[in-house]
Amino acid sequence: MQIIRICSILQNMKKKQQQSEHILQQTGLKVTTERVCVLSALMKASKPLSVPDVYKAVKKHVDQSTVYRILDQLVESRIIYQTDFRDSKNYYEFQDHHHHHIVCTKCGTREHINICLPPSVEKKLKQTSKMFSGTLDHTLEFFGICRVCKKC
Amino acid sequence: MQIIRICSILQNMKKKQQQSEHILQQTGLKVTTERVCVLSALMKASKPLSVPDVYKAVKKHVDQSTVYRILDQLVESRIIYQTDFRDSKNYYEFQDHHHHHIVCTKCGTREHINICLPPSVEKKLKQTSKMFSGTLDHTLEFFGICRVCKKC
DNA sequence: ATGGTTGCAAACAATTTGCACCAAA
DNA sequence: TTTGGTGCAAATTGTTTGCAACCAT
Repeated sequence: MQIIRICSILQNMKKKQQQSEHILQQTGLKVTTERVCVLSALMKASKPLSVPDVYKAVKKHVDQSTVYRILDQLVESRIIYQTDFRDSKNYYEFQDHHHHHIVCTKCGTREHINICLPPSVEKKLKQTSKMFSGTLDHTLEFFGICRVCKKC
Repeated sequence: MQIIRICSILQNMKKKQQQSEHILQQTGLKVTTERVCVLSALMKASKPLSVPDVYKAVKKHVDQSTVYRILDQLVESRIIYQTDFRDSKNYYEFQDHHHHHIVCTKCGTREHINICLPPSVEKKLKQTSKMFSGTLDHTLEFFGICRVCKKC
């Protein structure tokens, strides 16, 4: 059983790596080991990571400054989602399905929520804005106090 | 004419200051000159300011670390709105009317937009979330490329 | 070949912290 | 007198930059 589990983990790693390569290729970004490494790390995490988090996740095999540069590129290419949880760090997430989060303002716990803007909002935005003709993406995060902290 | 204009500016300053004091009092925060100073600055700006912005706005009469502490308190008391524009700084805004922004990812230009979530979204959030029973507030910011940058 | 990509080291900027002093209840 | 607020200075941490070497296409 143990063997089987390890195999499946290894296969999964392999898979993420191949997926990463494929995505980079599709987007027209050069497929470098560093980019694959960073993107795979985000896929594996399946939750938002800060730059220091990513740096640890790739076991420092990719330089910090390179991590910053790659994350910027991935955001610009719209491969990953960038957001902020009010703790003075930028967060990055690979999203299979577009979603947002709710964050506890006491303890920082985050929950993944499958909620998004209704299309009417973006439509209204287009009609309203003077300086913008369209929009690329958005950040939407909710803040509250989780049940655990509420008890204290 | 010039005199009249200056008078109206001074009156306005006075007014913001009184408003600030009133708000702090209502909230139960001690009314200190530093807090009034910071809150008035945000009111006058009527756009989101970063901490360095606020620090400049109060002409360094309030210490940086105090500015940080006060802004945190004002956010926690829900007097001001905290958000992020993807430039690695926190932004703070006093909002007469709740609203959000759209930001140019090239030049950073920001536009104020009178759009918000429909009530149905928060309702769905309450039904969906496991770890949270309610929500205090949210950030919602749009990103795109402004008309000027689009031409380049 | 060559233009984009990376590592390294240093610089920079934002944010946090500990402590002494001060002010209001 | 006690509690909380502020200033100061230093430390910490996140982020950016310039340049030489390197590598995918």
